[in-house]
Amino acid sequence: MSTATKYNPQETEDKWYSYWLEKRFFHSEPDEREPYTIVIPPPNVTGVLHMGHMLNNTIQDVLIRKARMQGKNACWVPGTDHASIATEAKVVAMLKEQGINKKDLSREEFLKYAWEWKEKYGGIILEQLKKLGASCDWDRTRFTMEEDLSDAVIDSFIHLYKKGLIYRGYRMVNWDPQGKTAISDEEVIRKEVNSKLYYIKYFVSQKDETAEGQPSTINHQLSDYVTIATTRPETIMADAAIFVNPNDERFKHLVGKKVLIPLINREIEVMADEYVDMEFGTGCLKVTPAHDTNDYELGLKYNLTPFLDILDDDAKLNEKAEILVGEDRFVARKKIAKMLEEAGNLEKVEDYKSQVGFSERTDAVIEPKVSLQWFVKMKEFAQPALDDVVNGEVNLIPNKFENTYKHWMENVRDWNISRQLWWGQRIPAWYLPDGTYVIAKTQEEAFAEAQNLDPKPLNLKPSDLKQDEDVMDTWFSSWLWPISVFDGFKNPDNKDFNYYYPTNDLVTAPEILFFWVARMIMAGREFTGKKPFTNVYLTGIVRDKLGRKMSKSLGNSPDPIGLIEKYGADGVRVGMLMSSPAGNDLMFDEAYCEQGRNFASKIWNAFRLVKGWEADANLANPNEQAIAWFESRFSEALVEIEHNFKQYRLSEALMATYKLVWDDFCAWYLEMVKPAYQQPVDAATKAATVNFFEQILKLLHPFMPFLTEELYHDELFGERSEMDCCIVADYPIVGAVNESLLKEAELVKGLVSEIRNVRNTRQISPKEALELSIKANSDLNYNNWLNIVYKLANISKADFVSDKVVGAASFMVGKDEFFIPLSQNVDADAEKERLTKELAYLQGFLKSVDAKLGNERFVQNAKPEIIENERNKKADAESKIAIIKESLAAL
RNA sequence: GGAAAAUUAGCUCAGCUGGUUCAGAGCACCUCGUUUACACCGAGGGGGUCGGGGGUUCGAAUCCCUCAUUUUCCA
Repeated sequence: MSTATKYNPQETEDKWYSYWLEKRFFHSEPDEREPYTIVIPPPNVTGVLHMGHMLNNTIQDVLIRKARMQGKNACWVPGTDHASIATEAKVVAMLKEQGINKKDLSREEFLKYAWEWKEKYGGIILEQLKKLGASCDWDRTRFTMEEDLSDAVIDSFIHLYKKGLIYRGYRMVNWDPQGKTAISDEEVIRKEVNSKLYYIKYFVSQKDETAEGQPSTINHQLSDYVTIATTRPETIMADAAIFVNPNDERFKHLVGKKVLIPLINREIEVMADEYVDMEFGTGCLKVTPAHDTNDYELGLKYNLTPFLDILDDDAKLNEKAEILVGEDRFVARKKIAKMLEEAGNLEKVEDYKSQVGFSERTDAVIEPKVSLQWFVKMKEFAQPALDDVVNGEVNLIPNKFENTYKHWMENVRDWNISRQLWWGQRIPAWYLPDGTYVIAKTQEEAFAEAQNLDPKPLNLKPSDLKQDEDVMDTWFSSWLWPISVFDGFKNPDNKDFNYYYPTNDLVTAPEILFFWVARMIMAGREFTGKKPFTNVYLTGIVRDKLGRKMSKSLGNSPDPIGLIEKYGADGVRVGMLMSSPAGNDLMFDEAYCEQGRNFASKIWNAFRLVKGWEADANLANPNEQAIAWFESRFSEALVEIEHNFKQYRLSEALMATYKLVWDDFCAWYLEMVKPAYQQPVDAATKAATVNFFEQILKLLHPFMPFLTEELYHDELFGERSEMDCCIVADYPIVGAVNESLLKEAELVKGLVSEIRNVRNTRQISPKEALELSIKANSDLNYNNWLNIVYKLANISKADFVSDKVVGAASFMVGKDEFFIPLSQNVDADAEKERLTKELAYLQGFLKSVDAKLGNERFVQNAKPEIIENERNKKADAESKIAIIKESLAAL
């Protein structure tokens, strides 16, 4: 082992990762042990490792490593997700660079390029995870588009269709004009944007005006035209009606009349419906059923015609618009505003903030569009998935997410699973020439299925059947992930599936609680009758230290691999976990990684100290007290750490470990037992210390796998067989905790601190030995601890006294008084001031305790142990006050 | 516009069903120190009327109401 004063991660990380792989420690096969299973949230094949992955996978690795050390059969299944939209966009972009246009390719040709791309770049992120130390069972790596998983997707589509849970229908969908596909409601991100509200006049059609007489009370101005307010003037050509509220007196006379759409002068009717908000805008609403979700509903309700879709798939106006044909919707908006103004139809334009939907994948503004798509009925799925969470079958951690989960499940809408893309599992619907369809896996099966149609199609050849061009939403494959990675569809009774499923923990981001987590629970219930996992640990979003989301455009995201190179994987893991309570966003700051690196260095140096000890078998052990104390302290800390783990408070488990190692072990224990410079240590102390160190390495391993594995193999611990590794070492178990010993030690530590404080405030060098007089008022036996006090506080001599020592520095620890004679004079005034202050505090404290005890209602209502406690506090305070008063008198 | 959660030291957060000297931790900060594992260090120290205001109670950071601010989810 190197004697460098700093731990060098580069020298150990690759070495141990390869060793673990070589010895197959990550690999799991079903056996008689209890399984502990995690399936990875499959990252996109397009992705590169970002800070969110770092956090997410660090947590999974900590959980899986700990379970492994605790004797469970730990299995962490890795894999990737084919990410239809993102991958297709990448491939299209790549082809464009090569001068190839997607439109010129056949589906098969395109898919060939896509697979090539996937083979080349799709594994990058998994390779990066290895740098972090992720102990996934790489033999089990799966991909959502590989054959078995694709079969599962197709089969489950067919299964659900047959159950009547999938249907095809015209619906308003969220159209992404850039990705040229529909996306689900959940993939639309609403943002507030500054837009404008255009007030447009629609004149009443002249023939209408003359056809009917007007009651005299009507304002003539209004009878000439109506003004509507809209943010989307470019869609007026698709208007089907104007709506007003039936209770709105201003417009009652207009209901039933016809008005003209500006510029194109098409007639539409003024109609009435309660839906219209009289307060909003002008109280008149233009209804454009093909281009607005709410308008679509109104369109259906009143069967409005014509039903004009004036936008192409890339959101340019088409010939149905009559004007501005071929213009992009945003260009058209600007142009039409001008045209309306020139035509005298534009009343005014106001600034307006509105909520606009953006595509999660392409960031394009979503265009509501009516189209024929496949949907999954969600109502039937939602109930069991809701029950699982409400009943605690599935725990959300932290449980504050239950509310939002519940709300979503109770208001769930049908899931649009059609995507107008090629990269993904193709919808197994086959269309006959007449437009009817059958659902089947292959053309042959579809043909057979078609024979059952009523009426039976005549003269149908298999080749007449055309498969749906669309693929399924990627989430329609990821919702099967915990089942399909164990081949639970193809072979539901297989050994792996029976053993590993349901899995234990899932670690993911709250953003995909509905996209993914809820749907996995639904799929689990539907296809296996079981929940897919028990605990869902929801991590926060990694933000920068200013609280901003990390994003490429801001450039505020550090490069994770760069961080690992700078601070070591262990340092970064510690840094990530340090401030990431479950569900809380984490304000990432490199300083946390620095702290992690420093911690690694501290452990490294503590190790160098112990390793340097010469053991002398002839020496007696002077450190029994210290050893007994640390043994108890270790167990006490372990109880706390286990408790934190049980509640998935990983950052607190880490902090408790950190303090145990740094404060208790390094700062106190090692200082208590370490021999004088270049002196040998007794064999018993060395053995006990080496044992403690090994326990500490095991405790640290889930957090800091590389450093601990490196040290674990040092000769200090003797010979190790090739399979004897920290990664599979037995996790420490809780031993006896001697409470009174721990309590005494705290007092002794207090005593040492006080002595150091005496030095510090008086500028006395630590090298100058001091003498100590003890006036023990408690029954603590200081004799047991004197060796430790001598050593830690540089005391040359201690004696017990029954009277106060005059002219010495003095202080109290608990009830006991201590005196340190000093060569320099004690500043009596300062001493007096200090004591007076303390006396005042104690008297105030006593007063409040007395007030409680003097209150009859307190004595009647409070629990007996609380009252007893108050009595103790009173007695304590009284005796301290007496001692201080004596001291003051003596001054 | 509707719903939920949060607000504790400069920063990031603990603080369980109200009651030990309960106001805590880590980092940051200040003073001192190159002592023989470690300056990526050691010793010591200073920081908060627990967002504001009411209320319940013998007793409130903790329970209730209200206001403010922030965040998230939904429309």
